[in-house]
Amino acid sequence: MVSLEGTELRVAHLDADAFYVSVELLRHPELRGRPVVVAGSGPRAVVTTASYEARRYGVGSAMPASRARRLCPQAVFLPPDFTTYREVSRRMMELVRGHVERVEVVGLDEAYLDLEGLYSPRAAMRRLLAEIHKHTQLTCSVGIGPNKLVAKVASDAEKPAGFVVLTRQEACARFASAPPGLVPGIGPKTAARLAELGLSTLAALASAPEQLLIERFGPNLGRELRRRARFEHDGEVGAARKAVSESRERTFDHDVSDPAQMREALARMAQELCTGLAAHGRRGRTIAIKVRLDDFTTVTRAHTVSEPTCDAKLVRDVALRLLEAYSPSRPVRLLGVRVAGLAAGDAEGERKRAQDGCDVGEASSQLILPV
DNA sequence: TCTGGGGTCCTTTGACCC
DNA sequence: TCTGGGGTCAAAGGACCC
Repeated sequence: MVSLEGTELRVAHLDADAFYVSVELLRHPELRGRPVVVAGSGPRAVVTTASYEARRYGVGSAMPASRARRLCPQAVFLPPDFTTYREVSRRMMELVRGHVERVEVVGLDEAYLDLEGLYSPRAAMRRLLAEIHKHTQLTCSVGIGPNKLVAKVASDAEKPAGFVVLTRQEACARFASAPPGLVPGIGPKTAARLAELGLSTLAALASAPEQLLIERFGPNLGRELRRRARFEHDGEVGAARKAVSESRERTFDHDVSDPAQMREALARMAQELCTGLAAHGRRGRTIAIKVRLDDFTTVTRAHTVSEPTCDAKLVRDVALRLLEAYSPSRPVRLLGVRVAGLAAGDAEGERKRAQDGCDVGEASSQLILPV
């Protein structure tokens, strides 16, 4: 008889509950129990995180802050403070690494943990949660399963403070009637296309003819969608990977039509971006701009130079030339600049990255799909 | 209701070369 | 000389995630 724990409980997904709000509550304990929303302050700000009290009023992430105020006028609105969130996150991940050797950090508030070799994964995770709470007062939700996909969906299933352990078969059964968008990698667009095929549950997607999916989504995505619906996934908990691009972008409070104002904003962002790149010893060859018009259409223009660079003057000049060549025909709501194709293997950059621990988490699977 | 910022990766298209 | 296939690279757009 094969041990169930050995074969089925290989991965945990740990997810801090309402992370940014929870960090704010550490500083503002008097706000506990009240609706709290972390959001920017401009007219076009969106909600970063809402406390569970605020969510009862319909406030949610990525919602315009103006709408959140209408839905819940009594909520306390706080500006985001990423410096502090990063610090708390770092402490939390340190505790995690004290319990589990292989940890794949994804963003500030979540991580995949490789449970292989742990004597009792459930008990180990309970201990970890207790320790995180003791040292940071944060609560987390945990999902445990045979792969990252099951673990991720399980951790989402009973938030906050959830603790859900599922085999792959149990996950299929439990979420059979859930919409396909429940699994990561299936967003609103793909869900809508699936609905057009009459596939509006995970069970339906899991048993859909592969040929139908391939015809509609192509061979890669078509097969992958069906595998996801079956909670099949072989991505390893894993190896950190190098960032391949870095960017700065800004949405204007009001749409801009004045070319001089656009040039000034772009030049400032190019300078900022290059200061950051230089500080970490990173350079890239492809310089790109992003322009979002007032009707929300988004255009990118890119130019690749012969040598990797983080030279502010060069990046600025290329960005300005790209903007001039495109010459937006409508008012502009967002401008951005990006340096991509960041050189891998330049020794100085590697050293600094290692010191800073600033590698991004591994995205792990093929396609766009996370997990 | 009116949609942030910072990322990753896939697909398609076209240019270029052999 | 013309044509086509196939590979590679760059650009652009788009979907998705935290």
